[in-house]
Amino acid sequence: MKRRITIKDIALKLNISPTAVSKALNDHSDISDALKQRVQEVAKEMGYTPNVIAKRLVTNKSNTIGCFMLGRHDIQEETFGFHLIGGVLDEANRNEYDILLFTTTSSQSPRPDYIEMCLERQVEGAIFTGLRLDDPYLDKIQKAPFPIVIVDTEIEGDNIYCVTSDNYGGVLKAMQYLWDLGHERIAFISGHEHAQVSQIRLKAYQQFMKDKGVYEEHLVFPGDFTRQSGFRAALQILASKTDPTAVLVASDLMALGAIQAFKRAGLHIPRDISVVGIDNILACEYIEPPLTTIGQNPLRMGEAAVKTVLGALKYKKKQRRIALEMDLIVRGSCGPNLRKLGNQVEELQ
Amino acid sequence: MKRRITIKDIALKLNISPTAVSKALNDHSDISDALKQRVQEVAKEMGYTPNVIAKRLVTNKSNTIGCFMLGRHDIQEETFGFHLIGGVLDEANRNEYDILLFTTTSSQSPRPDYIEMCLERQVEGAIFTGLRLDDPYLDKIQKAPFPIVIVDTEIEGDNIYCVTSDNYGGVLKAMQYLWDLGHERIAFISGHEHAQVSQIRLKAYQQFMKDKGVYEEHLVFPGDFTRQSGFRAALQILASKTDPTAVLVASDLMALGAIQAFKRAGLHIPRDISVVGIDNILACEYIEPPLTTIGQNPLRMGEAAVKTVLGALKYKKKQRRIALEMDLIVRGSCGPNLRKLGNQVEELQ
DNA sequence: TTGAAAGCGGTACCAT
DNA sequence: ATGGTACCGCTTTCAA
Repeated sequence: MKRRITIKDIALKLNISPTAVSKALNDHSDISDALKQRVQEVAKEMGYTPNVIAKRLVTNKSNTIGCFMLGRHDIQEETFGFHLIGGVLDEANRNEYDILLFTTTSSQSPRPDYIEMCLERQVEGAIFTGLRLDDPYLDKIQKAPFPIVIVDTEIEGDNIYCVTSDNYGGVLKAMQYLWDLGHERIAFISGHEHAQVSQIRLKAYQQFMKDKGVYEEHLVFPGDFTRQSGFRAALQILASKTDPTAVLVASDLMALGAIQAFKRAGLHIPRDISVVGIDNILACEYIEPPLTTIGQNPLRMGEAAVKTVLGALKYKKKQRRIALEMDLIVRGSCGPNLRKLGNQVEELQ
Repeated sequence: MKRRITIKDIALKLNISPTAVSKALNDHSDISDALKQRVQEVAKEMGYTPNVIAKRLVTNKSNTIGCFMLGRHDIQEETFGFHLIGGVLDEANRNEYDILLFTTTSSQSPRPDYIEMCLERQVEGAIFTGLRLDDPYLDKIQKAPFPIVIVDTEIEGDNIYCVTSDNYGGVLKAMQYLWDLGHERIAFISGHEHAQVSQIRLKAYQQFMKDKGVYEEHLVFPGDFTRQSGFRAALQILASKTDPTAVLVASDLMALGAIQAFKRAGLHIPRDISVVGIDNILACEYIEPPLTTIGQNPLRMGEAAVKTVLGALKYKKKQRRIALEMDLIVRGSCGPNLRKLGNQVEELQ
């Protein structure tokens, strides 16, 4: 077992002080170029590797961002939780920051205290995805002494920032699209109430329907973001006598489940019912018919999250909220409201 | 800006030594229960949080595993790269290990030296996914002074381990399945040559075909794991006069592209051609027809990777290779070889 | 059972 | 331009 080479070893070999070595290695201005050269050479020669742990201790700077993926893995993975991490990594590594990644497994008990974990590791900032409004540590997060970006959730707090998509605007786009296709009885399958985006998406839907004067409370059906819940909600729609001509579903995964249910019931999409989802996951392109959806850009959200943390750290910037635009991605799951067209034809006759 | 509470602050308040506090906090046997109690109380009272960086420096143990996701994000994300990370996180966090996650962005230059990064951060072990056989740091990885698990790639090295799926066996299962359906002219769309799994899958295919005495070199078509390459390969199959009745595709993503191409050419699946993929990604269930595939279990692979690292660390265990079984997941993309059936009917008449 | 002192591998301040 | 020294927060002998 051979010991690691340290700055001292180099100093000894060159008969200079560790201080000089440190400065030379860090390219300080008060060291002669000649010495810098020699130090760098010898360092390479001896196979020196800096010990960032020691550096972090003395400089009191960890260069690390903690990243927490909360909630069910299967949903995160199948939607965009992990794409977001990709963006986080890119942006962090570009800025020479390390990403310490955590999840909460249900098997862990007691539930780990996120903030405590961050504090212990001296992380400079943190990013949360999948945070629920009923999380037991919510208040502790709000009071954290370092900047925290929460994806898709906006809460109060001096160091709290939010990176999200413009869900309200996105839903409005989709609703307008359906409306222009002649749909008026539009149902909504919502996500679980503990996610803030659920509330925002629902609100946007409701506002649109009310503005058009066609809102009916029982056109809203509950889901929880799982595929199964989408399936069940579709069944409920069929069982109810609400008879919508279109459905806006609060996530693609649920929309996938809903489409399955509709098909199994013998409905044709989009002839009998139009469906639009939210997220733009890969499977959208492959289901039959391809799913029209309101697309998010998880990669850019991840980058924005890191930028926000670093911005707060460096410039004390205080843009509390970044909402990325959502694009309506039109595929094959929506069609004109045939019933209405039928009526119009009748009226004409 | 208030300073962090340290062990010294607690010691001062209680009029005892920092040593005693440290021992009390770490539940050493040579401290009285009474003192332990008081220390813990005061620590909580003062809002003390241990500094793991300091601890790591002095104990010379980082409790950290480095995890590298190499290669193109879009492929990793859409297949199972990130599901694997889920397993890694679960198992690592369960064992109180931190996961430091890295990717290689093409925008980074010079290309970061993985091993160097690990050494600097004192990681105890590392896990690689998406490593290519032509990676410039391959030899450096092989000589690393800490245990490294490479997913899906087996290379030489004292500290090198491999966690993978039994690709050979999996491909054989699928081939036998196709064979039993009466297929003899089975084409193969391969992944790029720089991935070891590509070679293994191809070899299994070739072996099976040779054993049956029906191997033909031009039934193998090149791909690179992207959807587009699957699309192109399918086009090549159609353009060639090889006229296979079934295709085994080296990844679901490519299979998705191939199916698109076949459909666009007017072929019906599985009537005109049977298709089977590898991976079992979500989209398999939604494409029409649902894709029969050889399923991997990325979550368990991730867990196995961490277990292997920890095993090597703790017990000097030396199981160099773990290959998880692959299951054939039968869906709707394969059918009997109708041409052969046709011939048999003719023969009977 | 408790504590003093040394030191992990660096950096920073202040002399020289 | 270079170096001595203290110290970051904690653990670990070893002595009391």
